[in-house]
Amino acid sequence: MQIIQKKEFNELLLAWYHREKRDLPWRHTSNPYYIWISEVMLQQTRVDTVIPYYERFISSFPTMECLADAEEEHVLKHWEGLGYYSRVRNLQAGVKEVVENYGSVIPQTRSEILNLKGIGPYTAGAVLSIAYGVPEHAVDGNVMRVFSRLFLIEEDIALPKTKKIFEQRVMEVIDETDPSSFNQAIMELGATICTPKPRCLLCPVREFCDAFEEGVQESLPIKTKKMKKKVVSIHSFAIQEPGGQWLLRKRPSGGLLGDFWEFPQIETANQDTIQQEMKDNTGLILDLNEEYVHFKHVFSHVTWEVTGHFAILQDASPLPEGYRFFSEEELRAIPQSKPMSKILAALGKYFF
DNA sequence: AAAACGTGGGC
DNA sequence: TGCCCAAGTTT
Repeated sequence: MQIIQKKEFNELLLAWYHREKRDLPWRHTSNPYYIWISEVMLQQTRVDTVIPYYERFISSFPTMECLADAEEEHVLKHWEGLGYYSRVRNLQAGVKEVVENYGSVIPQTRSEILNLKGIGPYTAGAVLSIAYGVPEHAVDGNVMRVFSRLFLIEEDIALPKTKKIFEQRVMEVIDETDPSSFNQAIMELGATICTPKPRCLLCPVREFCDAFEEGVQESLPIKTKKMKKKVVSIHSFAIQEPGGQWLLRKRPSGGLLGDFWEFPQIETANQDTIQQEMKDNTGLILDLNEEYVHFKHVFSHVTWEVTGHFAILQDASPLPEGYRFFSEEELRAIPQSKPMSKILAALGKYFF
């Protein structure tokens, strides 16, 4: 597409967008805080998945002050099952910054908003354009797919430096009169028409598409680097006190499922030494009973093969740091990762 | 620059 | 089933 055709392109694109756009909850608000929440939830996450979380979240935390003042565990409970939990911790931290340092008004320049926790180049542009009408690029996976085809860009979109090419191109084409609709329209096009398997016959801007003209739309964008994920064996132990309480431990901060509570577990390849390893690592001496569950859980970069054992705690010595007993009621009240909820579901057949 | 970071849906 | 993908950010 030639830059000279920008006006015609935007007329067709925006007319299509206003005609065909999906009716989504965050398109009914102009509250920048709500736009921010929706953008964070939508990071690497499908629209259909996000909708119920979004509704519940803004209902429970209707203002930035509400979110800033909330207990982190309460906030996490609203994110339970959505994944990438650092997103919501960063969101709350960012909101606290805005409440404390900006008088509860989200800053309206790229350099300022980029300093907020959890706001990167994409979310900065999305909030600025959608909430404030600022003509800023918001380049996500959709935009790179759509633009790689429109302009026949064959750079590898897996490389970080490639994004600059797209950001620059967006700034050349963006509609200055309605940057919000422009950015959303490109993403909407990528989500519904210019999909990995494109439906070009439905595309409102097909006539501007260099890849369509060349017949190479199916092979764009170019994306390399797909790494095989590690598989690790996890042995998890369901340990119940005579009083009925369950022993859990808090996962280390910062890493996978950081700070989430889980049943005590070890990562090992060796079935025969798990008791010894538990003793070496935690000091807990266990008698193992039957295995009550087996499942595989696939994360983004690692796969857990989980075996759940019933176990008895032999030693009455003090619990290690980060370990404590939970009643069934307390168990339900804390945020649960997916692997945790799978284990609980299996235990439920015996106990709950 | 590359790896870590969750989960669910589609083919 | 297994791999790719989905409105990315942080380290």
